[in-house]
Amino acid sequence: MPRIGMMAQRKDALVNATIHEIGRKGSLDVTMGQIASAAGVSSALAHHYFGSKDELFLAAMRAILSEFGREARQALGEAQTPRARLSALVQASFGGRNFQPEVVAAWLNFYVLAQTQVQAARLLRVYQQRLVTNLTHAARPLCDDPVALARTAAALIDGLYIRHALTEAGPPDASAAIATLERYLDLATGQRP
Amino acid sequence: MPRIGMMAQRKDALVNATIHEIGRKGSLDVTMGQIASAAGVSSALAHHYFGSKDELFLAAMRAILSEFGREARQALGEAQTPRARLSALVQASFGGRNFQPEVVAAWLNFYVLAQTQVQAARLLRVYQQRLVTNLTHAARPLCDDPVALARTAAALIDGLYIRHALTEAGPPDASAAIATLERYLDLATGQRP
DNA sequence: TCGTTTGTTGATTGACCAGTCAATTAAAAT
DNA sequence: ATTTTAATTGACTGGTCAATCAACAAACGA
Repeated sequence: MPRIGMMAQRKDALVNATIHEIGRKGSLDVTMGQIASAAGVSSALAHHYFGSKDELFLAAMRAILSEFGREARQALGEAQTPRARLSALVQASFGGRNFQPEVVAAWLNFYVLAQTQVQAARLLRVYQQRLVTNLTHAARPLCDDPVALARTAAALIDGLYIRHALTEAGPPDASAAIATLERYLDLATGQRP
Repeated sequence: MPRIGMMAQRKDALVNATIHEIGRKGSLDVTMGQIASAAGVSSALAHHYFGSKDELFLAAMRAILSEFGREARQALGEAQTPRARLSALVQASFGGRNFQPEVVAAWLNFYVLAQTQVQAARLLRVYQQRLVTNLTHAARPLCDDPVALARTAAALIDGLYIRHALTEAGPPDASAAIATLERYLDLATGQRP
């Protein structure tokens, strides 16, 4: 049933299936067949559209990263004060789709992928740099070493992610993670003496 | 040339080779053959002594964890004040063999392994729990919410590990990570107002 | 109407790998 | 001296999987 314009939605379905399957299995050891099945197509089609497994993984990473970027940009836009901008970045990190168990698990695996795949490493570095830059910017009026604050907060976010991926409690308890971050931010900006 | 008492040193060599190879490749996708070669034996021998690849991986995890435990215990023993005990735990986390690139990379991969292997997950949870408990204990006289401090510090340690595994700079720059942790601990214990 | 493009798959290939087994060596025990 | 036991491996097996290919189906354009 070849209607034209399938490409876009097939690619989309495959990318989503990739994230879903990696997250579900908790490992990069998912076959093209599994992913393709989850997307409702044959493995041959996945190869047809993406060329290779690596390309598909990269596409999935880009999807997550741009999703995060979108949410971050939106949250930043709504924030009025510097402190609110910090909170917005925290909210974006732990809010929405980003903190769903599957996505967190996939995320962790992409960190691993970045150790082998040069392109994955590059993608991840761009994301990290952008997050630190955003945090630094927001923190500049609030403390005397905004870069240190930004780096610490970024590491804290990653650490909470990784810990969340392990203790696979059903409900994605974002509020605890957010509270931890906010507590640190208050401390570092000298809010609560 | 079968001399007796080979088992212990073969097992040791295989466990070390496992950490080394996983760290070098940055992935759990290492074959028994590669590991065995690195240890100077045949893959059949690795199976003979460990039974399966999973068992070998678990043994490698246990090796890293007990190494960390040993260093932590030693550092704690030398510390006199509560604040020094916190620093000792930080030192143990980023000092010695624990922060060598290969070990960090292997560590990250064990986090991934824990998503599939129940036993690996259990091991990791024990380590995490023990770290948090130690940190909480040390922090109890220093602040009013020692558990929150401990959890935050633990997450921060993990986050710095993961970030270190990515930006694969040759020299293992532990000092920066330690400085970040110490800065947070000073803040959280109300040292520098 | 008929070629062309786009979408789609089943079958196949080629490589790789965990785990098994039978066989070999030599030390230790009797 | 001979039996037992530990150490060790090469060769093999069964299975898995990424990637390819040839073929088919339906829409579109001429």
